[in-house]
Amino acid sequence: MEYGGYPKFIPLLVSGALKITRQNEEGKELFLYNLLPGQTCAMTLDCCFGNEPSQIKAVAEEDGEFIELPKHDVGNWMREFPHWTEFVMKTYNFRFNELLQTIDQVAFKQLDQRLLDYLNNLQKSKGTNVLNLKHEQIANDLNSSREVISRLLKQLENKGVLALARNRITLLE
Amino acid sequence: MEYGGYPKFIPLLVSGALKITRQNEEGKELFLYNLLPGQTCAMTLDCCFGNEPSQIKAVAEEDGEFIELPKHDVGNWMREFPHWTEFVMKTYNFRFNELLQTIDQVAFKQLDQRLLDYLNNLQKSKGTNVLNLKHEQIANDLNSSREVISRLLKQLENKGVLALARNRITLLE
DNA sequence: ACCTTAATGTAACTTTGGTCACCGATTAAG
DNA sequence: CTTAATCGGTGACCAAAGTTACATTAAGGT
Repeated sequence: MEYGGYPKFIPLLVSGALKITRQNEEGKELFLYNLLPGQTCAMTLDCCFGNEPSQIKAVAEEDGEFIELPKHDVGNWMREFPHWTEFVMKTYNFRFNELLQTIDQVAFKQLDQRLLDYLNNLQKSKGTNVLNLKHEQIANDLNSSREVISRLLKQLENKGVLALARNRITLLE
Repeated sequence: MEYGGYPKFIPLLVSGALKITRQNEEGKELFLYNLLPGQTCAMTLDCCFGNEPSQIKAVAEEDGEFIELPKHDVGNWMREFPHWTEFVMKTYNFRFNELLQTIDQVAFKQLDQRLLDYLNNLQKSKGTNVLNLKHEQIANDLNSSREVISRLLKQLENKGVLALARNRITLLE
């Protein structure tokens, strides 16, 4: 699932997970957040209300299902159902804070710290210390390059923070 | 006006302008956006709905007036007045996009380009080519250092993009 | 087991931006 | 007019991260 244009509906995730990334004109990427079951995409809501295209990318990393909420109903429901309004506000609220955290990361933190935070977040959300991912993938998510990530990972391994293997990073401590 | 804790009300700006910046634990700053008359602060709304403290700073650069909207009414109004809900959504929508742009800036652009964009934005919002500001101030807003900004400004002057004077930057063409 | 390919390691070098140190120039205050 | 404070300029140096260019290694297919 990729968006570059105007979404016609609003997805409400039932199962699975969507990975939301920001993309700039030259195709560079930055990981923003994961969309989990029960959540909807603030960015898509955003597009609907503002009627603008969006430059974000949504990729399903696992199989999953979602409900298509017809775009034009969403506004009407807000008039009729306070609970729906509340849900929409909560969604905005949640993602807004997440964006602020992302800004903190890229504006104030150095890459080694961002890398660590990235891995710790994954650990938390996947619920395991063993992460199956490639350096290239991380580099993409953090808008860096593979070599740099390899370098930093190796440093972290030397410090005893994690263990490296092909396609696998194991967090220690 | 500084926030570090829990705002008790939501400000609706009548006149003047507020400068909204993000701050991290060590006191480093990053300019986010200006709040103009007729607008309200998504961040404060955010705090209210989420009931969380916020790490943003709001500074009035000129004299101005605002209306204090009692925090707990804001939720009720959404049930009663569709137009109020719409306004709140528009506010979120607008700031959400602005945050995404900020992310683009810090994540993908180099400092010289960010500096130029910063100056161009100021030019647009103030409606004049002659900007009265200090290098130190810019450095703060972009989370950089005075020397670096001076260096880049000098480069831009040599390229003929702008003219420098004490407390004044004039954008050319 | 062998070969191919994808993934990772790594050294050398460049660029960008941050820091330090100090200077000169302009402004404001006494 | 003198002095102090503020602001900006600049060179030298450093560190973080990006780039280039290969080398090495593990996994999977045949």
